Amino acid sequence: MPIRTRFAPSPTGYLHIGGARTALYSWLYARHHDGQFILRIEDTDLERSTPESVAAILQGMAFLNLDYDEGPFYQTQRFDRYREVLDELLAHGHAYYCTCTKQELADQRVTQLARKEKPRYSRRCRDCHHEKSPEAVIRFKNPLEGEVVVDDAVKGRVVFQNNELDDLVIARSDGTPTYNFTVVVDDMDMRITHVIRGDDHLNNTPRQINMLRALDATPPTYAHIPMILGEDGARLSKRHGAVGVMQYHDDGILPEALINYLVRLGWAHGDQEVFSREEMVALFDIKDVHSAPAAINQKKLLWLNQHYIKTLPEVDIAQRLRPFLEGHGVDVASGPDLVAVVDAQRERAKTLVEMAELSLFFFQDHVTIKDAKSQALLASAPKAALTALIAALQALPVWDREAIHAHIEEIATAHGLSFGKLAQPMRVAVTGTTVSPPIDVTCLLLGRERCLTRLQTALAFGDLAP
RNA sequence: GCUCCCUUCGUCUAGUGGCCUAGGACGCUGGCCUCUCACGCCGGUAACAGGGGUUCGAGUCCCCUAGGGAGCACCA
Repeated sequence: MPIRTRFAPSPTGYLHIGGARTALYSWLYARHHDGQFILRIEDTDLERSTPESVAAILQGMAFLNLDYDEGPFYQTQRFDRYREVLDELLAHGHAYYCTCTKQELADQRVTQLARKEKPRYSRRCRDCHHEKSPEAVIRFKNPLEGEVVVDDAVKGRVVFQNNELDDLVIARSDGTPTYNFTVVVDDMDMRITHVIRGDDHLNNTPRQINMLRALDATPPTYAHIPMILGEDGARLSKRHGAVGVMQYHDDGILPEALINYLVRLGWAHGDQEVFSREEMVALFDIKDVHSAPAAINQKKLLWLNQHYIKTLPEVDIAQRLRPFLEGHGVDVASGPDLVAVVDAQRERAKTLVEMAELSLFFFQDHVTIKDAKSQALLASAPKAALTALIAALQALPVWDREAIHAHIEEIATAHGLSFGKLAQPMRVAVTGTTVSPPIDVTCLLLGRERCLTRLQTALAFGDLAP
């Protein structure tokens, strides 16, 4: 029997980091076993589901390159099927109509809580044989005795007593099915063999297994993975910053890095930190997933991101860098070859956003002096040496790195300066800041014209030292 | 309140009874390299939640306690 896993988000927001990891683990498990990965949109909550959210989830999956073999299936398009199964359950006495009002249920709840009991439905209508009516919901007849054993691939053996479970609503009074029921029907119909999902669903599992049994279906293997915590160890929420997958994209994070980060959050293979797609697929096993919640760590993500910035082909990075530069309104064509820029900057940028910012001066017409420190450096620049340097650079037969470097060195020495004493003011003049790739590389990429213009401008307007 | 889950350095983790005076990674930190910032390299810091058992031997098995978390909807 082929392994079939699924990712089943409800479209009530963007694809967040926790969902992304659940999707990744499901995807990996399916790929590892040469099985199928299915995408299912659980949109039965008509109030909260939106097409924008569906689009955002699809976009997030695409960004992470998590491809699915079937779907997306939409639960709202399967209402006829749910109705059919509902009727079957009703016909076999596994479900019944309940006419208790919301008020009655709420009151019950209050008294149960007051008695320090777990709030659950009293089963008052269980044996009343009510007929279908506009107010009636349908409830599943959960077994009253015995236990349900969940052999969870992550949590291990978990036992639930049936008498802890109540008769849950599987269809609302308007006839629409509820989550716990649609999941059961879909997992059954779609022949899902492994349900990998957040452990907030662990408590739903025994009821789902009971329904599956009532339908004569074999329950799948379940794997409940722990949730992801924020940096502070608290439950992940918007205030933790980038939680939406596409936000990471916007922040200049590479999908390779995010995927690698996510796979190591709750899973490990010895001491290995960096995994290619192929390695992940080959090595991943859901049974090795840690059962404790994990806190995200931005610094480590950034470290991985830089790792991939440094090791992925520079043409590839260049292509991805382009939109970030364009976002600053610069004309990329007016500057040096992007591949060369990437090559020069990849060791000093942790994100594409950072790389774009660090590289803007290559594409702008004028430099602006960024801070007081740079200002001061420029003000105290050795004027005579700079003047001599301009002349020397102007006279260079070929504009190449070695020649530029040699002249800077030669002129610095001639003026009794260390290389740095000349290079730093130069750097400020040419880039506007004290930070850039090696000065020779910076000049080379900037081009002779822009380089000389900027040096001359600095000489003319700066309050330079003699 | 009830049911269920979780607990190794700050963080992610290795560890499946002796290889653990607990390893790796990020971070932090000392140094080297150096035209700046980085990168790289070498070193340092720091943990088995607590208590009882079982065992010749426990981070590893069992129990209890504590602390976190989730679920208990005509949400998913």
